[in-house]
Amino acid sequence: MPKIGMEPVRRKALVDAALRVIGDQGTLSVTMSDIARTAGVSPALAHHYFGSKEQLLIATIRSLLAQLRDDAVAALQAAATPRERLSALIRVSFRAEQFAPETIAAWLAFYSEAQRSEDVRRLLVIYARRLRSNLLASLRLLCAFDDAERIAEGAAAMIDGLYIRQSLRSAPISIEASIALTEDYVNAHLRATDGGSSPSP
Amino acid sequence: MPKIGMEPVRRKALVDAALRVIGDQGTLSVTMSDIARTAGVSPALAHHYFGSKEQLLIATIRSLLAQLRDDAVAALQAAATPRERLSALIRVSFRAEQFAPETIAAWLAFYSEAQRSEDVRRLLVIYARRLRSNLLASLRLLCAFDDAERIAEGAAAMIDGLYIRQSLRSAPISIEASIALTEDYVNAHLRATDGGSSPSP
DNA sequence: TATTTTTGATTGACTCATCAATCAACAAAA
DNA sequence: TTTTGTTGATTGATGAGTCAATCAAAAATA
Repeated sequence: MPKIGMEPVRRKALVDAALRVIGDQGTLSVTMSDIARTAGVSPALAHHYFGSKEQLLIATIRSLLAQLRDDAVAALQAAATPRERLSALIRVSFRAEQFAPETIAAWLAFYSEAQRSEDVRRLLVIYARRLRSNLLASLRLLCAFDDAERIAEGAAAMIDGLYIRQSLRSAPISIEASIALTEDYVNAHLRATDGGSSPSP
Repeated sequence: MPKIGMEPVRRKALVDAALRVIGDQGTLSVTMSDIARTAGVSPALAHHYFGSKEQLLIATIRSLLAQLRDDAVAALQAAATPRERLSALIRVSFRAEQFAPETIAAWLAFYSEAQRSEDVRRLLVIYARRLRSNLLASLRLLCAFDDAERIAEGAAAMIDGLYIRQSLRSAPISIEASIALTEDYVNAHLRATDGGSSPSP
C-alpha cells in the first residue's frame, strides 16, 4: 500500500473528514479517532501530518474559507453591473452546500471556538471582513458613501442572522426566501437613500 | 456552617456561576469543578443539587431565557403605541448586559450545543419564537399581514446577526449603532409597504 | 538485472491527564 | 435522632499525544 506522495492526499482526506464529522456532531469536541476513522486512516497518522488537533481544525477552517472565496470570485466574475454583483454576493452566501444543516453546524462550532482560539478568531474575522468589503465595493457605486457603509453592515448582519436562525431548524426558511429577505433589505435602502440609481460623485 | 434552606441559594449561585464561567471561557466544555469553585462550593454539591452537568446547563439556559423574558415584559408594559412597543423590543435585545462579550459567548456556546441536545434546542426555539411573535404582534397593527411576517423575520435575523458579528470583536458595533440599524430596517420597510401608518383592516 | 539501502507511510500499543459521577462520612440544625 | 447540607476521596471512562516498530516503494549499488 505505502505509495509515495500520499501526504497531500491524506491531508485533504483528513480535512474533509474533519469538516464532515464536525458538521454531523455539531461540535469541535470530536475525537481525532472519529476524524481519522472517517478519513480511513489511523489516529496516529492524523497526528503525524497535522501535529495536533488544533492544527487540523485550523486547516479545516482554512479550507472552508478558501471554498467560500473561490465561489465568491466566480460569482463576481459572472456579474456585469454593480447591482448584479451585489445580488451575486447574496446568492453565493446562501449556496445550497453552505446553507446545509451540517455546514451551518460547523460554522457555529467555529464561531464558538473563536472565543478561545486567537487563530480561529483571526480566520473568521477574515471571512467577516471579506463579506463586508465585497458588499461595500458594489454598494459604493450605487449610493452615497455613508449609506453604503450602513447598508453593507446591515446586509452582512442579516446574512449571518439568517444562518444562525437556520441552525435551530424550527420554521426553517428556504434558500429563496432568505435571498429575497436580503434583497428586499438592500432594495428598500437603496430606494430610501436616493432616487434609485445615482451613485455618489 | 450548614444552615437550613440553602438549596435555593446554592442553586442560584451555581447557575450564576455556570453562566459566568461559560461566558468567560466561551464554551460549554467547562468543568463542574470550575463552576463549583466559582460558586464557592465543592463539585460534589453541584452534582447533589443538579444531578448532572447537563441538567445544570439546562437550568442555566432557562435562567438566561427567563431574564430576557422579564426584560421584554417590562419594556413592553412601559410602551404605549404599537410602534413604541416595536422599538422597545429592539432596545431590549441590545441591552448592555445582553450585548456584553461574555453573554454573547455564552449564547453562541448554547446554540452550538443545540445541535446535539434536543433539550437545549427546544429552549432556544422558545426564544426565537418569542422574539418573532412579539415583533409580529406589534407589526400586524402597523402594516399588512404578509408584510408583518416578512419584516418580523428580517428584523429577528438582523438582531441575531448583529449578535454573532459582535462575537468576533473586529470592528465592534456600538449598542446605539445596532439599534439604529435595526430601526432603519423596520422603518424602511414600513415606509415601503404602505404610506406609513395604515394598519391592515 | 539483481541486491541492498534508504526513506516515506502507517499503525498498535501505551502514557498521561482530565473530568463527570459516586459514595461514604461528617457537621449542624430541628 | 432524624434530616439537611457538605465535602474529600475515589472510580471509571475518555481522549490527545507519543513512540518504536513495520512495510513497501524507490533509489543506489553491484
